[in-house]
Amino acid sequence: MKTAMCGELRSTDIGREVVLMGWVHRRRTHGGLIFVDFRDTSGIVQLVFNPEISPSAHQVADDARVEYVLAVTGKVEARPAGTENPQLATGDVEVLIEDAKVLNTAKTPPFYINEDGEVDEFLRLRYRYLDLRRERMHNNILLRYRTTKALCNWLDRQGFVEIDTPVLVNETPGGAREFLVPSRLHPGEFFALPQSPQQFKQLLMVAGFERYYQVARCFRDEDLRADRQPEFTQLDMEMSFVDVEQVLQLVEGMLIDTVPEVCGKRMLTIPFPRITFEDAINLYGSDKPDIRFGLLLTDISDMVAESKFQVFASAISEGGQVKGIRIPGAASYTRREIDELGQIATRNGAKGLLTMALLPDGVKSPLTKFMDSTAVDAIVARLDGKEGDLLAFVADQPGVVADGLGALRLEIGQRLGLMDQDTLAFAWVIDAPLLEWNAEEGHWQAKHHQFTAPVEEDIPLLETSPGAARAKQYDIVCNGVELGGGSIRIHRRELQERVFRVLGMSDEEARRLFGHLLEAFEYGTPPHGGIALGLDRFIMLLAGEDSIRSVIAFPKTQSATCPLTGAPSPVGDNRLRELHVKAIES
RNA sequence: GGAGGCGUGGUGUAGUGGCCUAACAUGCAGCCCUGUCAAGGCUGAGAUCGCGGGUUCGAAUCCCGUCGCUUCCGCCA
Repeated sequence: MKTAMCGELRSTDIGREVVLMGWVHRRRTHGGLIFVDFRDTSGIVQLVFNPEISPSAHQVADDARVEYVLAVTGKVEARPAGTENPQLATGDVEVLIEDAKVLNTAKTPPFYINEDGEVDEFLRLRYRYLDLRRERMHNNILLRYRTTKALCNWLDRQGFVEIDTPVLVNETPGGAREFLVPSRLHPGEFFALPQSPQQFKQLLMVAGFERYYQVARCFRDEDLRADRQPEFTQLDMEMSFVDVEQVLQLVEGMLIDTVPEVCGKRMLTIPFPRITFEDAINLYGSDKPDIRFGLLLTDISDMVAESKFQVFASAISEGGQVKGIRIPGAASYTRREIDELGQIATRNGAKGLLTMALLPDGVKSPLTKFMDSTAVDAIVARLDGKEGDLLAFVADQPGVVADGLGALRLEIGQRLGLMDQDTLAFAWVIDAPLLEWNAEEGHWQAKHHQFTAPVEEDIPLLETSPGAARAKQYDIVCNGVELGGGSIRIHRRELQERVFRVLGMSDEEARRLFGHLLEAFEYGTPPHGGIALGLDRFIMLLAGEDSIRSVIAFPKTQSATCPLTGAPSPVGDNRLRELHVKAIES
């Protein structure tokens, strides 16, 4: 029987006779003495095989190779003075082996398990069970467990109850494409996998549970990104008898209490700053601002509206704006480097990037031909430009300016090393509009989702000026990542029906799709609201990773496949017939 | 749907028209080695350069196509 964990042995264990079971992490032979770094899920300890102590155990160690599984018996001893290894948690001790047995041999792994180097991601996923043995991945998965558990414990202490909701649900229009599951018992009918447990958690509030949470698996059949997988995990929460303020306070308290419990990163600002949606777009060019650094976007529209520089003047006369950003130390950039910056702006929609280089002998810019030096100096002053800086401007419609300069700002932050990996910059983004105009389909659509309550005084705007109505909605962002979002929900049938109508939904359609919810609202539904946190993204930030794949045990590739199991795969005609489904060529 | 990056011994990289009979590190195999910890020393094996076509006297290198991984745009209430 295994009597100790490798990574937990300390000098207080000296003298103990232990049985260890684990993997050969590394092996160093000295002809006589053999050292083995021995690993289990807890960590690594050094084993010493001395042929004078046990020739048979020494023989086992001599034959063993990396990743062999061994069972060893030996005595924990202090390392001889001067041979301690401070890089190892167990570095003060070693285990002198008296008996050893091979539990299993191992082929040479396809990549290093005892090193942290880059390996082709396909290969890692093909052999994910080996990838997960590697220290970094192993620790990420353990961190994920500890974090999830800490969050659940915290919620439990606050009176939250975890309740499962179904995975086979009804199709919900609006929002992400859903995975469909054919029904054998109902020919031609399909279940959908949930994008989120939204309706069920509201129904749990109707059911009177008051404080619900769930570690909920969610599914979206959309294209993948570094922070988007087709199946992902949300920490989903909902509360009755709350308004915006209580939800923010509670979630903020949960994060402030939990982060120090599971990782050593510091939180930049406590309490978390609250940024209006409008300010986020105006100042950061993003609805998920990275507030670890400044370099805010600065509006100069008023200074150039009358200028002879047509690009600026006409952008403004067409209802647009001109904004700039300061790039410290970039005045000396080469033409090519400046072009690179321009490409970042154009890739995100801008038509171009106009620059002003603040050189020792003056301002170098195409703009100087169109504006006198007083006007130019005023612009430099507004952007707080200093000698050596490069100022970059985009002129266009507000959304385009925000996207272009927002992307540029992140690139600059990256290049200048302003994104401190050890800082978590949480912030709330509040007061987002309830609705946005869908130009393609010609109707208003919910910016968050159709169950979000409008701010009370804006309710009259629903019919008169829908775009101006603000939502009781909030997003939490961290280091430029959208961590989660939620809202106070509509809990009265009349208001919900009004919102459906503004969204262009007929009463019949609303009843067909959401009749059960509307009906539920008639049976004493309490005011309620909640939030869903992207657990994968949260743990990614805690772990300092830049992809959620690094904190998911078995993720999909970017083309949504699993190289380990081969999923997805074609199924036989018999199976399809049983499900009343026919595959068609596309 | 679109744009970019990558694909060379097991792994990570170098090589970008002839100097390549493909280099380096590491891993692997064998031998030596009793205090190492990315141990060290010596010897050796290991790659038709993702795949298919083309250009060329000659292609890892250029062109076209294709597959895979990845980043981003669209998409993701």
